[in-house]
Amino acid sequence: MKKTFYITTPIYYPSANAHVGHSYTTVVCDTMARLKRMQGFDVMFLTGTDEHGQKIETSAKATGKTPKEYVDEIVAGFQRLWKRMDITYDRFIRTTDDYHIESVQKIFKTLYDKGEIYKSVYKGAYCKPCESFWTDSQLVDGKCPDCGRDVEQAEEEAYFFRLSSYGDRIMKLYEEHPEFLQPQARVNEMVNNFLKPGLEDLCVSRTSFTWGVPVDFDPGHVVYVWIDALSNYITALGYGNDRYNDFDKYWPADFHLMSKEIVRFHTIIWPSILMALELPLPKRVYSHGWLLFGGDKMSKSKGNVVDPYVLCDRYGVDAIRYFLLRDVPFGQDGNFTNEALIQRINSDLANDLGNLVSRTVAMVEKYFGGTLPTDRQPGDFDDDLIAQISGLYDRVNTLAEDLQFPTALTEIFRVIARTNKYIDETTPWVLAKDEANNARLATVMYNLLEAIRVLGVLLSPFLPETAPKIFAQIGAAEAVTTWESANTFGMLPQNVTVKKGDALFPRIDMEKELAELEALGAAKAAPKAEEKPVKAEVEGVASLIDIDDFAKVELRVAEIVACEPVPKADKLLKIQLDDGAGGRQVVSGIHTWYEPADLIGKKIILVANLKPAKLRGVESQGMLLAADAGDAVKVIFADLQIPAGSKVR
RNA sequence: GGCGGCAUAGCUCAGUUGGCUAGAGCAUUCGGUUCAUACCCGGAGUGUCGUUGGUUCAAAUCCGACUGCCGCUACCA
Repeated sequence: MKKTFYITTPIYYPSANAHVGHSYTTVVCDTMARLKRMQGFDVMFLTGTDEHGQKIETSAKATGKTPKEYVDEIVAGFQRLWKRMDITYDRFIRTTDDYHIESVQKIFKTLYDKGEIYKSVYKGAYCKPCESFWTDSQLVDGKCPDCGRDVEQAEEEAYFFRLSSYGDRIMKLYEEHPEFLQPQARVNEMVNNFLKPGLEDLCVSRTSFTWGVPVDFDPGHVVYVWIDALSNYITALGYGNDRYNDFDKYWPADFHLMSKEIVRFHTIIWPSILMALELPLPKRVYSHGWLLFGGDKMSKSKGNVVDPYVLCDRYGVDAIRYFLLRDVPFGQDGNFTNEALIQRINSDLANDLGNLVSRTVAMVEKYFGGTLPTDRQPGDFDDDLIAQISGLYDRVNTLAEDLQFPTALTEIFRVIARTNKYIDETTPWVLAKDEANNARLATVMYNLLEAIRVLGVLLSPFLPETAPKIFAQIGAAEAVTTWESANTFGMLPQNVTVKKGDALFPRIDMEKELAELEALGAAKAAPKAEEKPVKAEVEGVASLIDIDDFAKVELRVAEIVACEPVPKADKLLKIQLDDGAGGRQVVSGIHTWYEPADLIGKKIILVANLKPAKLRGVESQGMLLAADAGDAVKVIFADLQIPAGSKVR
């Protein structure tokens, strides 16, 4: 029986369409899955979508759709993109699938029956804005540890998972299995931020919304994200349902891959749930970095196109896959710019790899009419080339095993450069001038074709669309393109026939392309502005209100007369306002973007009838209006002519 | 604020347990070549290895302080 390999992406949250970040995670998994299949493993590659929760319920409502209709559309978009990007997932799980729901209910019940989940009623430890219950020990100075505000006396009930009893075992897991969580920096974060302070029990049900898996033995409760989403990794294999039945075959997972912000769920909560269920733990969790955009002014001014569909259409899927795998450092953040992408395509794919194939095949056709004669004559430089090619297989295997794709690709391209050099060293065009050199010339050509064959095989998981094109050009039959075949030099037939094809990766004119992208960006931005109301609705924050609702909000212009940072808080500013009615104090989380000096003397719009609240122990009597401008927050300033206290409507 | 990480050529980064004149790719520049997608090959350079003390025969590499950036966490009414 074949050895199995089970790898997963997280299940994505379809509250908005797929973007390059999703592509990155998925491409990494796909590359690993392809590699493992080539290596002879029985691979299960799972991806999917996490479709429940309040956010989606709200978004759907805003568009007048049912939550299911809403997610169906977005999920279809995800699936289209994966098809476009040659993603070879074996299974796609949706948390709204019947079998998953059934399993989640069973898991919830099992944990409840085992006493791992208990129901509790809280009187006075509920933070309404946070929609969170807190135990007495969690309260900070009697206030919500999450927001620092007063908690209410609320008679709400919820189910809790005994996460607190698993801290020691999780710690032990990290100690005994240093490979469990990578990179190492994440382990420190988990230990210092969560394990050392002590884990608290986890709220695993909600009554505040209904779009979720119902707790079947207690109407009104729905399973909150943790058990619903995380368990997808086992329900998709048939755990707790009859839809599939390969749980025993594939579990435990070999790799859970994800971006860093959800590491905690996968390395503390998930193992705890599994321990509670008495199931084996996943072997490795790997956290990759984020793809950042427009890190510097240059790239911003050139207008980056980051829509994965557009990118694939313009440059080809393999070019995008290559860039993602090559340019995002192992476990760290990577910067995405169109300039870097084009640079990478031109120098690596077009100049080095594409041109190597092109010139080699062209020479075989030109000198031998496409078919090599079988006479051979070894010469200088052959041994070194063959040695370099032969050493690659082991190195790539080793690096890829640890998901070190950028380094693996660097190694492969180093040998591509070595092969290009071999052409200069052996000067085939000189050999071709005298027929007496034919045997030598044929040998050089054969070595080149063999080098390309091995390189093509090793690149197959990374460039799935290109590798077959390479094989077609150099006349490599299927039998000599298996993964193992890359470990042997000399597998092509001696009288191999080549066939020139189109350029693998056409060179891109950087200046021209960037200009076009900018135009494209501008064209896109224009209609986007018009569509904005629609889009806001689609992203669904606001549902419609009538004028009476609006009238409930009392907005007034106020002047900022004094302002200072709140101690022990990075983002908070304490602002004294002249509101035309004796003045008041407001606390606002805008210190990241504004210094007190920027604000004093300015006039702002104040929500005057907001219930006062305490932030970091400082009283805030209202809030000032500000806009989310991308990642930044911009305060809405009012005309200085308007007297303080004027009503806004 | 707590914990952690990082600061190395114009750019992106390598630099294992401290050891010869600090490296790679890209970009720049000079030369070679012409089979090839104006490509490829070779040469050349530039760096106070964030600042500052210390340990050592010897530190980019270890320790302290400082500065800047980042992550996690808390906080953005």
